[in-house]
Formats: sequence, structure tokens, C-alpha cells
Amino acid sequence: MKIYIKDFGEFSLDPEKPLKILLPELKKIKSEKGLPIAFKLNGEIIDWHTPISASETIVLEPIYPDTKEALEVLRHTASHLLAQAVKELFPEAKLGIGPAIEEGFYYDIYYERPFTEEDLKSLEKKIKELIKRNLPLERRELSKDEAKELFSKLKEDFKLELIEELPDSKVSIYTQGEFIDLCKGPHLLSTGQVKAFKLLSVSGAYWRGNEKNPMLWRIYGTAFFKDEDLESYLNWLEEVKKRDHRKLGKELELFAIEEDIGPGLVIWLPKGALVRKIIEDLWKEEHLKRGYHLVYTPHIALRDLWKTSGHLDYYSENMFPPMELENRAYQLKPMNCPFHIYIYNQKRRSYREFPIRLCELGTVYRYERSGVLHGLLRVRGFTQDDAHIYCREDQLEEELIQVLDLVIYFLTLFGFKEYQIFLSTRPEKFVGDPAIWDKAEEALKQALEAKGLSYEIDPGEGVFYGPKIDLKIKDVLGRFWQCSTIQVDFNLPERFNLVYIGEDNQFHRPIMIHRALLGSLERFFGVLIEHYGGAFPFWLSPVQIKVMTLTDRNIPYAEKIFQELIKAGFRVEKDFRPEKINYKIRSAQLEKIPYMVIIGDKEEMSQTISVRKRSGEVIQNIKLSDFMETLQKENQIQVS
RNA sequence: GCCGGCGUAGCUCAGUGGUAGAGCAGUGGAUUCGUAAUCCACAGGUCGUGGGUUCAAUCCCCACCGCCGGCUCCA
Repeated sequence: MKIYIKDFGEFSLDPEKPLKILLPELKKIKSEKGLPIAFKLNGEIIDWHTPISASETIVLEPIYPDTKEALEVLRHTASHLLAQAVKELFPEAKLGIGPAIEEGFYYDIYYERPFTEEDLKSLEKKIKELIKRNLPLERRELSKDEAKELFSKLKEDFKLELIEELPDSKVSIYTQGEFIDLCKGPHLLSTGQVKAFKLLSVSGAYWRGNEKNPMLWRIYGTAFFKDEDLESYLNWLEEVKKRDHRKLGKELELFAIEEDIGPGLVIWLPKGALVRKIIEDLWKEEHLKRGYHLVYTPHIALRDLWKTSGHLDYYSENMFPPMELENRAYQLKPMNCPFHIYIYNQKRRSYREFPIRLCELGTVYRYERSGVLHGLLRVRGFTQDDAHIYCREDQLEEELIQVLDLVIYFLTLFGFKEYQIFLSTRPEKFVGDPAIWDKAEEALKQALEAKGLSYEIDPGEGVFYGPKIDLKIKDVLGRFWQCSTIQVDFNLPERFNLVYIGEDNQFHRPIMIHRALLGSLERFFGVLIEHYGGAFPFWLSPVQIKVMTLTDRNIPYAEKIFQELIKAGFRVEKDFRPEKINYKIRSAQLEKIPYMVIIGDKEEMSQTISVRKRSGEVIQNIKLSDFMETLQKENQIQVS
């Protein structure tokens, strides 16, 4: 059997032997990139331990240390090191699973008591020792029966359960030193290749994510090939912490969530409310420009409405319980759609009116389990930037293009330029005509392509009532957040018997599109706070300018400057306290205010101002009119 | 909801079986100062809530509430 390894050349290999056999030969060949960590075969990662057999020549793509795939291999081995360390220090522990994950790895372990911070430290020490011993990894294949015997001897009950469920008749195990684990790989050659690692946290996790199963302890860690990489990852974690919207929200007085008010219920403080107002004004203005009608609907409605809509059947676990009044049950709304349907149904609709676009910043209430609430990102009451579009089938694609155009417009405003887009198609359980589903899915695809947006398809992941597009935005720290969603709905028009009169003077059923662009204002605000690190761009800053005096002598002149800035429509505060200028600058800096206007005797004499930017840049003695001119420019929202 | 951790002044945090402290913020006063913290004084807490143990609880125990991290990125 021949294999061709890119960068190294062609070799012959005994089919039953692992690639490792070739090591001495490969080492002789000097590839600039060094020795591969693993290989790619038809898109799958193959390690040095795996025997391959094939009738034709196989082409292997080497994987080098600075790639995502190599990290995955490294981290998988790191998770085995963790498991090995656990078994050495806590022999009674039973192993669950231990995969590599996006930012590191974890291992789920059953033990009679939780692991502590001290345990993590001693585990780290043990792992370092195991790395130093540079234990070679070995792979073996066993029949299921052999494997069962082995793991029952080892008393690894969870592994036995896994073996039971594996489809193939043979399973593979990896060993390093004394340690044996059921594992499909891929792995490194030896433990010494793990250069930099850290255990990060422990928490409870149900076996296989099911609450009916026993709870295991999940130890999280991460690993890299270089110490610098680990260090910069840890710095990144620090940065994430610094930008935590809950911390900044408190420090910058943007919002609060109060125990006495209720979990997951947000109060917007004046500064946060101001940012929200700016976003809302912009949103409304742009929607009106684009042919939407702005509507308002109540926060509660008769519960029967939700019976008709079907929410009681498929959404009730997310709804607040009903309220009784005058023998009628009312329901706090979890969604806006039924109300918009009644707006549609206010009169007989003609095909000529289409598309009808109704939009609302609608506040909804949903029951989220107490354990999942998280700052502004997961709450129980929030305002969706919602809209429902009613149109004919032949208008669907064009409408979707318009919606995508609008969503990109808004996201770009806030500096979100990279997206992950998912198109979810028909699930097994669905309502409506499959032919229309196909058409709608096609329309979604066409719309995405027309906008030049690349996307992935999530087959069968659509909601039962229609296919959808979900859009995730990438923030400055490289994290993705889901905000926007665009869903086609074949269900509600049916349930509420929506009709219009067509060109043929017959009744027809409209298609409905639900869409939220920012998602919820709370969540989007939370993402924005983290994205900007609390330092909002000038146009979005709740306070844009702070005017401050050097001495009390300067107050009258500073007051005049302040008034002129206010008159020009800027959001300005003043700091005329008898404090040192350094003190005032420091506090304005901590408030992350974009511009400080500093007034002293020099400015007063020359009838100018001095400006210090948030960045630290200082402009001395410029004319107020010149300053305002540059501000006006900056206040104009630039869409690129 | 479940598991672990946590809950002390507006904020960040120290502390102890004998009913509490610091820094910042706040208030009063002094200082009138040139680009990230001037000094002095004062005031501020039913130590999350409710029970229990104890002569005595903020501390120990239990329950509840809330917050933080996590709860299939599968051998």
C-alpha cells in the first residue's frame, strides 16, 4: 500500500501497521514546518497511531502545530492527561467522557465528593509530572467483548455504557503509561508534546446532559503548544472579564437587575435608557423609511388568544402563569405575533396592499429557568425589535432580501461586520405543504445569495411552522452572539385564518415572516457593552462631552461653552467642582466619556477651549466652532 | 430545575462564637490647582431572609431568596 504525504513524499506502508512506523523516515526529511502533529484523510483527522488500509494510494495532508486541528488533537490528549492524573490521585473516580472543545477540553468524572480548587492544583502538578515522563501513547483495537471485560475490570461503569452503544464491532483504546481509556482518538505521539496547559474550573454536569442521569464533575482546562499562546489566552479571558456587561453596567450606571424587583427583570438607568433611546429612534426612523408601519400592542391578553395561536400547546413551559380577572384568564405575552395578526385582520386585505409590514418594539415576558438567567443576555422580560411581514408567495424572496439588507444596515452601524449565518430547513414534524416549504427554503437561499452572504445549512433544524435564518455576529473579542432571526411561518396564517382577496377575486392565504434584527434590546445592549468595552462611539455615548473648569474663576466662561454645546444638541455634562483638573479628568476617563472640554485662564483669554479625547489625545486652544464642526461630522452615522 | 461556590456600608473587599472594619463614592470644611486620584473631618451596616444550636450567632446547623460558574462542543 502506498501513501503520499504532502511535504514529505510517497511511502509504502503495511496496511495493518500504524503510521508511526514511518517516523524514522519522516524525521530524515527536513520539512520546514517540522514533524506533523497528525494528518487529514478525507477531511477526517488521523493520528500516528491509526492503521490505515486501502487498495489505492492514499493522500495525507499533514497537520502542523499552529492549526485548529492540531490544537484539537493536543487538547484531546490533554484531557487524557487530566483523566490519568485523576485516576492516580483519586483511584475511586470513574471516568465519563473527555473531549476537546472549542477553547480547551474537559473531562467528566464521577467522584464521591466535589473537586476543589486545591484538587485542581494537585492535579495540575500531577499532570506536569506525567508530561515530563513523556509517556508514549499507544492505540489498540479490541472486540466489544474484550473491551467490556477490560472496563468492567477497571470498574469504569460509564465506559461500559458507552461501549454498549457503539455501533461497530470493534472499539479502540488508547493507553499512556498505566492509563487506559476508551477513545477513538486522535492523539499525540507522547504526553511530552503537551507544552502549556491549565485547569480552569470545575462544575457539575449531568451524565450525557440528561437531568435524570447522575451528576458528574466536569473539570475544564485548556492547552496549547506554546506558553505564549496559553498566556495570551489567559489575557483574553481577563479582557472578557473586564468587559463583562454586568460589571460595566453597574460601573457606568447603565442598567440594574434588583433582587427586590425580580430575577431577570431589567431596570434601565438614565444613561442606559439614553443609549436605548438613540437606538430606538434610529430603528423607528429607518423602519418607517423602509415601508414598515409602527404599531403598539398590550403586554397582556386573554389567554384564549394563545390557545388559538398554539402557544399554549407548544410554548407554555416558557410562559408566565395566567392571571384571573372577572372570571377570565389573562396571559402575559411571550410573543407579539398574535397581536399583529389582529392588526392585519382589522379589515379585508387586498393583494394590492402587499407586502404589509408591521413593526413594534414589543416587550415580552418569558419564563426562563432560574439557573440560566445571565445579566442582560438571558432575562425574563425583554423588548424585541419585532416585525411581521405579510406577503404573497411571489414576493417572499424580495421581502427576504429587504430584511437582510436592513439587518446588515443596522449591524454595520454598530461595527459588526462578520457573521455566521445558518439556514434551518424542514424538520421531521412540520405543518404546511412540503412543496411550499421547499419554495420558502429556496427563497431564503436565493435571498442570502443575492446579498452575497455565505451561510451554512442546518438540515432539519427549522421550527415546525417554517424555515428560518439565524444570524450570529462576531464582536471585537471574536465571540459570536446570536441576535437576528428571520422565520417564515405557514402556521399562524392558517390558525387565525388569514386571507386576502387576490387578483382573481378569490380568497388566498398570505405568507407571514417573523423577524427580529437586533433580537432583544436588552440582549443587544449587553452585547454592545461588551463589544465596545463600555466606551460607546461618540454618536451612541450617553454623555458625549464633559466640560470642566480649572479654577472657579473660569466658571462663567465654561458655563457659556456648556450652554452652546447643549444648544447645538450634544449630550453634555459639566464638572465645575473645586477639584484639581487631574481628578476631574480621571473621573471623566473612568466614565468613558469621549470628549473632555477643559477651560482655564488660557482658554478664557484666547476665547478658545482645550479638548482631551478619551484616547488621551489633547488638542489645545481651538475655537469652539471648529470643535463643534468636527463633532457634527462624527455624530453623523457612517455606514460603510 | 440540578450541582458547586458566594451573599458584610452605594461600590470593591477585610474580619471574628462575645452584637463590625478599610479604600473609593457621599456630606461638611480647607485648597484655586494645566491633562488619570489635594488634605482634614463627618456620616453611613437589623453582616441576604427566616428558623435552630448556644449564656451569647454576622460567624456553627437547616430552610428559603438572590448572585456567580456549569449542566451532550459526545468514547
